[in-house]
Amino acid sequence: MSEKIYITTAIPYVNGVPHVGHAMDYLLADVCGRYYESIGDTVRIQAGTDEHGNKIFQKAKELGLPTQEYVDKNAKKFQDFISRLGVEYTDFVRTTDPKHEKRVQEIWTRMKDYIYLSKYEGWYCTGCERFITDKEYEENNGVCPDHQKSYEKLVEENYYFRISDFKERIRKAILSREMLILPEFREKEILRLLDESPDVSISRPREQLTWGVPVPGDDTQVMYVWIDALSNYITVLGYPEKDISDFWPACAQFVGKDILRFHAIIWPAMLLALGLPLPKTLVSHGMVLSNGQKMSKSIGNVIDPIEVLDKHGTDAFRYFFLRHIDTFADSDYTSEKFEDAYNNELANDLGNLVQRLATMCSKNNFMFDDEPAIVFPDEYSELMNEFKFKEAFDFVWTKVQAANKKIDDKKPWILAKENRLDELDEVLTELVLDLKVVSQMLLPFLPETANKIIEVFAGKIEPPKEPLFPKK
RNA sequence: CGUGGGGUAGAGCAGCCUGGUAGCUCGUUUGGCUCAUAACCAAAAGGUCAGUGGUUCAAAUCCACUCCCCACAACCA
Repeated sequence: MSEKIYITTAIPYVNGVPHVGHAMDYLLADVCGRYYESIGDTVRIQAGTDEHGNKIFQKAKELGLPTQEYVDKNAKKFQDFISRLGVEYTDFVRTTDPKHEKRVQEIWTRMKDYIYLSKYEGWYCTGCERFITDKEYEENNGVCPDHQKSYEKLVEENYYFRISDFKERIRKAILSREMLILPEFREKEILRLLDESPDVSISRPREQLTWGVPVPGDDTQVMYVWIDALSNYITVLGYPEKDISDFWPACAQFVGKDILRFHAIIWPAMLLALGLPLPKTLVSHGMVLSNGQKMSKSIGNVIDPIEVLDKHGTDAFRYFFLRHIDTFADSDYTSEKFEDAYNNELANDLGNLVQRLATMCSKNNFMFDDEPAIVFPDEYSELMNEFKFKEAFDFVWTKVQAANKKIDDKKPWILAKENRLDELDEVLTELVLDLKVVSQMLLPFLPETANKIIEVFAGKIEPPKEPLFPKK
């Protein structure tokens, strides 16, 4: 019955600091992983960092740091951030790791039948040393605003990956749900994009891109992001020298909706070229908005996740982002919503429930002779299996509220006063059992809190010395 | 005519696929309780379900058109 489960997160580009948005990938993967662990599966969760490319090279130069030193520093920041979220990963991959680089080159070689050399022609700015899009060209009337120079038509050679060879196969995999795309409504979008997807350029001349993995067998070319970054999901497992069939195909790959297309088109094409199975599920989550808008430095509405974590703690952060930020759609973050959720739901509903029930048990010397077995309600399991974490979390909360209601209905304090001890014992048994189930269901979402609750109601019951969530 | 998503009580959302008394959470008002972190429970107020037309005995739900918002359009989570 026990299965081997592999879960992946997107690897962020490390030219900046960790962002609230990055947290979504990690949290969703962590919840998923902890859930499967709780039902007895063996779980591997990958995380990592994308560290090649010009932007990083330039940023390091600006800061006067050796490039490797710069990415080392930033990779560390992301690792620290993930730990602060209470997320437990088993594998961490960095694209500048020589092992990854060597594996990527081997992957390239194995894909060779589907790679060809071709010319790219476009507008180029000699000042910026980069190609610009047609749209940009039009907006700037053909003159670079930074350098006051006219754009030039330039032709360069790139290697291309022949995606067209795999389109039909990918389409079939999507339609047959062999590779399930969640949420469902994104499927249509991807199928449409699949039709239009041209072959993808996967290398750049060395003069243009120095910080990257060299193309095997061609000193003049360096790999562009796709092959290098997307491969991380399997190089981290040891592919190609190791047999990865224990954990691959992945049970779920979590990505932001903005990069779903690459994971649903280029990535499957790569896997097919390598003769590997496709991931079972691609879960694309929405973006976190700040006061109704996309976060952006120019608007100045960027939320610093570290600040929120410092102020409210890991579980409160997890609570808000897992329950009030929709798993699939964009959702708005405001500090008022966060405070409301914290005070009303964590402190009042859950924290207070634990407190009042534990106090009653303690006063009446209630405890279980034998620890009862915990069974998850079907509804919860179904939602978790469908990656509907927010809804599963909502379901848990209905149980929290039901427990509060049950206390009010049954009025255990009256039973105690009137010395109706059998009835009291029955009510407390029921309530404590309810709460034990709640704490187990809560484990993937709020591991720290869930463990505290489990501890409170194990053996001799005493209320927690410190409130679980002190009101603020 | 780019593609996709959305417009439902003050706010945030569910319901729409599989038509049949409009539901949840927060907020507001009132009442109850006292075990508890002045927490908890209950009740009430509050909606012409963006608009127009169509199909139907019946439409938030299906169809057509219109208006408005958002995201994406080769890497800015």
